[in-house]
Amino acid sequence: MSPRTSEKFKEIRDVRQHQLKDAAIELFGMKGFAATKISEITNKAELSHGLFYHYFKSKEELYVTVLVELLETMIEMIDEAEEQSESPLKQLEWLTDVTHSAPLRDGVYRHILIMQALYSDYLPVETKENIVERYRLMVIRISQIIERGQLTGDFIEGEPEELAIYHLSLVHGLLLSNARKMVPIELSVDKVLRQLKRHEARGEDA
Amino acid sequence: MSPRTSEKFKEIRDVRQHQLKDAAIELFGMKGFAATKISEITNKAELSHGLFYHYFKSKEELYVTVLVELLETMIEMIDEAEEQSESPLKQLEWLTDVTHSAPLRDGVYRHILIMQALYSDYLPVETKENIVERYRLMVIRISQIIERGQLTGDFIEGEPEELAIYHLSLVHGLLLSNARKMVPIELSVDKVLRQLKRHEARGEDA
DNA sequence: GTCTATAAAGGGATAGAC
DNA sequence: GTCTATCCCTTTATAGAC
Repeated sequence: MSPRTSEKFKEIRDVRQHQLKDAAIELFGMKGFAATKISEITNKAELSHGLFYHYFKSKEELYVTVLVELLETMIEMIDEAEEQSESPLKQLEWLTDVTHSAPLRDGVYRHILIMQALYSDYLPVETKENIVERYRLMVIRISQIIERGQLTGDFIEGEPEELAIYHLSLVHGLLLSNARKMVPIELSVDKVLRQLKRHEARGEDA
Repeated sequence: MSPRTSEKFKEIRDVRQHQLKDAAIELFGMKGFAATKISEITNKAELSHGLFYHYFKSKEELYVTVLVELLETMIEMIDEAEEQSESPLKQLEWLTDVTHSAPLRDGVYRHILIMQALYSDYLPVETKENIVERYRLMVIRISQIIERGQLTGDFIEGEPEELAIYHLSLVHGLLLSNARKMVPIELSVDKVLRQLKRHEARGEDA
């Protein structure tokens, strides 16, 4: 087969894999790993049930693939945040904003998925380790931003890693609340950072 | 059968139901509804697979039962919080504290379970409505505490219901982080309330 | 690469004995 | 009330034709 054809094949494979992964993110995020059926994934991705197994060895393989990629993306976003500005405060603002808005369509599910994977335990220990490892890295990276922000006087005092946990917890918690819009509220970067920002003088509220 | 015997029977039923519900809270909370097998529940509760169906019509019935009871308990805790003190700040402090510590053993799973139920969608709409309804009540009750706390000057300004969401989001997010102790931190009521409390003068931090 | 049909497995739910 | 054995449906995964 000519290089041209094999290239074409590869392209098709990539597209199909993408369709499946996108469908999976939303479904896994919405219903969890166990409750999501292969047929639902292939329906959403608009291909046949059988074809699934030409692209992934099993449901679990797809799950892990998606998960690892998501975590990688999130860490890349931290890199990007740090390129946006010199100010740690601005960096965290950018990151918080992008977390809530940029992943427009199924962005929320990305985070839910990661949280699910972190606190549930249906996956093999080594896989779990892998995920936790990457999540830890994320926490550390954010705590480093906070630490620098403390030096500039933008953020309150306290153990940076602990503050990072509080920050991430709030962000994730809000994403969950909003995901199911049982109590829909307008997310605000300023309000999310309320617990982190140092409060100078007064009259800044309202 | 004598009243004495029927009473004894009822007692056994109650004990069994309790065993099953306790086991279910932990397992559902840990793995989710779909991933939890009846056999796992009965194993943990130390009775046979078949006996399960003498106590609950189905897995879903157990799930809903547990969920509704948990939400009821949480609302009762708010009642209790309001009896503890006249001060809204003290009330919320008490509630936050009890949320993290009182439900000692599997307390964490109670909250995770509720969150799962809220944002996932494997249960019938009417059941879901029921759950959401009760959760909304919780949010309202907390926002009322916050509203009163604004009048006393303990809490910052802002839409009370929105502040309640931020508060609950943080609490839930922290519970999740801690549940899997990937990044174990010491939860602190003061730090949780940092985003809500009005900051008088300065020098209070550190 | 893609599909339909089918096999294989897993787990919820029931039957019936004790 | 409790257990073991079994049914049966759902869903994962494979086979084989196009």
